[in-house]
Amino acid sequence: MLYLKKYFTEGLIQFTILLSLLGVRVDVDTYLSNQLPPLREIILGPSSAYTQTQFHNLRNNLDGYGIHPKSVDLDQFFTTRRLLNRVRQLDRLSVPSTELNTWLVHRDSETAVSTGSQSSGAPESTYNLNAPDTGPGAVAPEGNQEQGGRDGNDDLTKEDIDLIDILWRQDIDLGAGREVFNYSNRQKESEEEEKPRPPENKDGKEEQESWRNGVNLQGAQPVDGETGESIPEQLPSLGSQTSLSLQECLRLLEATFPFGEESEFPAPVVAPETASNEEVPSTSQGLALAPQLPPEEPPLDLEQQWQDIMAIMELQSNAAGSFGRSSGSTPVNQDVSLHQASLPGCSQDFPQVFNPQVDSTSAPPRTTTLRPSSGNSSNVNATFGATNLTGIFLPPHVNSSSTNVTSTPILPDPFSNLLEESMLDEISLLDLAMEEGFSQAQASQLEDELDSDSGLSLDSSRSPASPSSSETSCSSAASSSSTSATFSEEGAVGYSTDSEAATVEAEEGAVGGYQPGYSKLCRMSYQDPSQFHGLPQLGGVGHNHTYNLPLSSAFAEQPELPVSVGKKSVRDKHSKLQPAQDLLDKHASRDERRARSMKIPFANEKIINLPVEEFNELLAKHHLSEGQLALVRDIRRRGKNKMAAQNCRKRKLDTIINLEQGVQDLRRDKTRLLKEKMEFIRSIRQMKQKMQSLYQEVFTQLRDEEGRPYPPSEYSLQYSADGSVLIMPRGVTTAEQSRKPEKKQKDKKK
DNA sequence: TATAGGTGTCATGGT
DNA sequence: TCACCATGACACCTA
Repeated sequence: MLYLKKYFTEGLIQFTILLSLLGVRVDVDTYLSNQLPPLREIILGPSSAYTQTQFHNLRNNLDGYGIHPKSVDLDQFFTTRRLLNRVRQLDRLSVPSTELNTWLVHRDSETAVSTGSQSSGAPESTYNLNAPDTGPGAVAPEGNQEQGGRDGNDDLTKEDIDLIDILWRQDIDLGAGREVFNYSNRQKESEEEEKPRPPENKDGKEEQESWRNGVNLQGAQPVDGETGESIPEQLPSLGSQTSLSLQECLRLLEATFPFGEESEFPAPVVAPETASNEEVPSTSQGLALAPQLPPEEPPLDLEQQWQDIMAIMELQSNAAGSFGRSSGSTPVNQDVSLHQASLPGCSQDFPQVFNPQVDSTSAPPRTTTLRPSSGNSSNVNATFGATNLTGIFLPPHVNSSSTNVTSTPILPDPFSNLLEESMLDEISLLDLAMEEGFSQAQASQLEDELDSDSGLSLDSSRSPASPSSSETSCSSAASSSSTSATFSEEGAVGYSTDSEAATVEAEEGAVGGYQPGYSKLCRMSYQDPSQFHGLPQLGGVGHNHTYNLPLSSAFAEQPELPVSVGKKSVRDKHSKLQPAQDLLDKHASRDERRARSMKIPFANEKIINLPVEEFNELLAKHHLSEGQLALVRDIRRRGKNKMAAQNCRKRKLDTIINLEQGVQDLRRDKTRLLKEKMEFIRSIRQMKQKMQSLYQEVFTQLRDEEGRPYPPSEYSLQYSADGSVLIMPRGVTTAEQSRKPEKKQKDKKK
């Protein structure tokens, strides 16, 4: 299991490196924000939906060997090989390229161990974990580092440095400090290494010593070579970066809106249960009394958190274009997202933003009279088309002072309705969490609540990229040694009644040494071990991912076996080649074994992949028995169907991924639209404030014929259809406004 | 031991 | 009619 784990880890590292080279950006934010596209691309991305297969195909297709001509990976092969070569050329190691990868992994783990347990003091032992892999001629990690560093100094281009930086980020993601692979550190070390190296006999010890010193240096002096910052502070550098972003957000926010105005803004986004449980004041009232909000300190902290969120929203709105004309989906500010996630108790205290204390300060005591009525989704046109201005423009104390229920309407406040909609119907905390940044756990929790009914949530932890099952499929199949077993014991029987079955049994008996217990289809691991010398850490892993790969490429290299080979010679050869044959048997597919048992004189790859005409010619060229012909046709049928099934499953996954992407996009659009809605509400509120002040100003200047001011409790201004403003007694406003608006008309100008 | 995911295979239908 | 492909369903294996 240790080996398997090791291989798995290395495989993941290499896979991540390859992904980064393929252009899939690996970002800490995306790790933390599981819903964002980069991570999904890493895990299930379009180019890596079958990352497991892709990864192993990389190994199997290093030389372009074995790629099925119809494989969907064929177009990626050249790119993959080129990129892989770039990885190899990065440090221009004399060791095989994958040695570099192994080194990276071991450096990573060792550094983690060394830095994590400085006092334990067993660096040699931990370091020597790598020794068996290096081999006698291999360069020690420091040597690798030396070469990498030196070459990095001399030949690395900016592009290469960027690639290295990507690798660093991934290492950081994997838990290793960036300083482990710090370029400047490597430069320093390479400079040190450029000094004459000690003799070889001391080399190992000195290397270990210097290596240990290097590690200890990093541990004892947690200071980054570039910035001088302590390393533990550097690791969460993203946080500092996002903190800066937040400050910028706040600065922008303060420049955009007055502080007091923002403090009242949370109301629209209150959670439904909060809205229902607490006395959420009418927005109009809250607006009217917003400047009266006492600067109490505890609410300000909470408000500050809210303002942080709002600042982010503002920033995003600004980034997406000015209000009202944002197009497309608003890009996600991932930096802010991460930082917001680090806000202490932000989301937990979220409801407290709207706690009664704040509400009581911002809401007038007569909140009940103007509580938004439900169910009426008035629009903006209705708002400004209202002829009765009192419900909109009269200050609350004026409105509420009237005892006339008919003329002093407890009209449904359209703004309040809008806000109520924002509060109650569509606003999703998850959306805000995903885009505005709550903690990952909180976001996940919220997401689970929403995903529970979506049915589209993918468990990415069980992504196809997981090679776990494959790595053991071979090794776990090495126990059975029964020689009398038939194919029916090998799992899926399939065409166990096919013509070849009985023959195969006999043939297997003739061949001898066949171990049907080794039925796991691990053929890919032993196609050509020489291909894997450059990937030592992969060569020993028995993977069984044969998507888009020929079934019997292992035997494609075999010369077409002469039909005339006698059983005796076969036995002789087999007795001599027993270990190799066992390996082949062990990792050959059933059809391959059947074909060999039945002396099929050509490879299964040909059988499966040849065009039908050539296939028929092949059959005609070789005079096969009926059993052989049936077997060949079955092999062809099964092989094609197998590839078809693989493609089908891949398409299924791609479809699911695309659907998930669509859901993500829709969620983002939804969040963007909600933001726009809130912006509209904000704008309307501002206009409402202005109109309110204008109303008061006009009303206080009104005088009757005797020069007395109109009592606001008895009169109100009415807005007629022709644009004129009327002053009407409150008792008749409602009854009169619709039929005789010109009555008692007194045109007033502002 | 139960379970979920991966994989191969078969059956069936469409092209 | 044949070859090929796509896909649902099933069985098996493994973690």
